Amino acid sequence: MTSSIRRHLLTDQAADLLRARIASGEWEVGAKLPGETTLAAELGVGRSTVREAVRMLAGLGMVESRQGAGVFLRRSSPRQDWDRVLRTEEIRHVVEVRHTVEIEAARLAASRRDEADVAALRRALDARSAASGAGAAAFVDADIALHRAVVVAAHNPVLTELFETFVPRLREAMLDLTAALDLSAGNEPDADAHRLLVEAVADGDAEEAVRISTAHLERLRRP
Amino acid sequence: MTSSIRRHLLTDQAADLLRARIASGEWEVGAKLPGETTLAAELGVGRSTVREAVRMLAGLGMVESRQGAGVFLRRSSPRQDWDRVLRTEEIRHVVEVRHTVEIEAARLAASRRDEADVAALRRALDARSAASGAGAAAFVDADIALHRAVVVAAHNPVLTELFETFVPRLREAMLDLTAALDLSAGNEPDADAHRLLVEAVADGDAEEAVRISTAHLERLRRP
DNA sequence: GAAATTCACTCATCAGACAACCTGAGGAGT
DNA sequence: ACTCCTCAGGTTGTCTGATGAGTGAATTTC
Repeated sequence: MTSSIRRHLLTDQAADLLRARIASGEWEVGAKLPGETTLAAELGVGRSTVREAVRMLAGLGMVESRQGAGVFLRRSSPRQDWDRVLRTEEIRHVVEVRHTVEIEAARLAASRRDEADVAALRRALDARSAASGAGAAAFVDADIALHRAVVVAAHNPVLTELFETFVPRLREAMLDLTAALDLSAGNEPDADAHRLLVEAVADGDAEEAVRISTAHLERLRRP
Repeated sequence: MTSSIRRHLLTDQAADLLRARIASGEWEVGAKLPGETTLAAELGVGRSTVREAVRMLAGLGMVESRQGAGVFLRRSSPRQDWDRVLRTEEIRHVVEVRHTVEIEAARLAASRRDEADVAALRRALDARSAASGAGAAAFVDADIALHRAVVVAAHNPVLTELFETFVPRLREAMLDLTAALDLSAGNEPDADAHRLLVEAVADGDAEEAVRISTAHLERLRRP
């Protein structure tokens, strides 16, 4: 049995070959790649195959084709696929970075939150309490919603986007955890950390918000 | 001159249309999309156009086509394009998140660094000093290299990847800054913060590393 | 010298044909 | 009753040739 998966789709092979040649530095960033017909001849495939390979690289953000002018190199490495990174790396590393984000989010939220943020936080907190015992998935989603509210209150779109990137992988991991430990039904340790955090943010007490977040993180890190 | 970008490439239009239909929830994740010929008829374009549109979505990680079986939905939203996010959002938000990452990196580095990390840190520190006055680009690169060494010493691949994602955008911003303020030639404020940070990490003093990083950040934030 | 034009090159799109492949249904053999 | 085989229909993969349309530079024209 071949240890490698079926890998004889011409389009994929052509795309891989192009990626390799790009990675080797054959063309400068911004330079024009050979024309479709030339590439087709070089790679020994049809024009449409080359076109589809180019479209794949375009989807990866590596090249850009301009009608009448040619295909141009935009980046010599594919755009980072965070979904893949977050799914490949160990979950503890993901959780570590997540907490990094949330601690700073708590600090910023405490100094920037407005009335709407505070209202949203209180609502999310109540929803989280209500979801206790309503099933693992519901509880996890409510927990994530609360943490999202904190991040949103930090009023930094990049931070928000970063948090959202992490959510899918975190959700999976948390579901595994709650399934294994039965954390959902109120027997959660460190139960009022969340209420304290919300109050610290509402009071604008950045130091306290950071302190609570850090403590909560430490407790989760060493179970 | 058209103020709006060129938007009449059929392939792009087809891809946008498919994205819209996917976003609308017309198909479940994992479901099979209509066949290429069907889609071509529905969209009023040729089959090759549909194929290239599908290839673009495949590059975005949204669909996957299997020969003989069909095209299947993998994700209903495109994979996050951080390059675009970092280039679109305000630079102060990017810098804020960068510091978030680096403060935590300093903390982790102080408790996890090994001899190789410390050696690399000292080397990067010396290189940064040497690059002072060797041109803005050289200095900025040396500065980034030092900060990268700190992040690497944290021994968290996700954190490292995150830092690398931010580097290109940060480099541009820093080049603009040094060009405007002439920070390169030794007249940098807060000159030995970096040396102190390296020593704190080498000593394993996490508190001090965080303190120095935070102070450094505050000074940069309010120029 | 500057503006308009021409022209070669390139990508964009289509239609048609055939190959490779997957899936499910139904038949052959046990 | 069960397994295995075969086959047919549908689907994607690939190639080819033709035509449309945009770009950019050389060329012509004024």
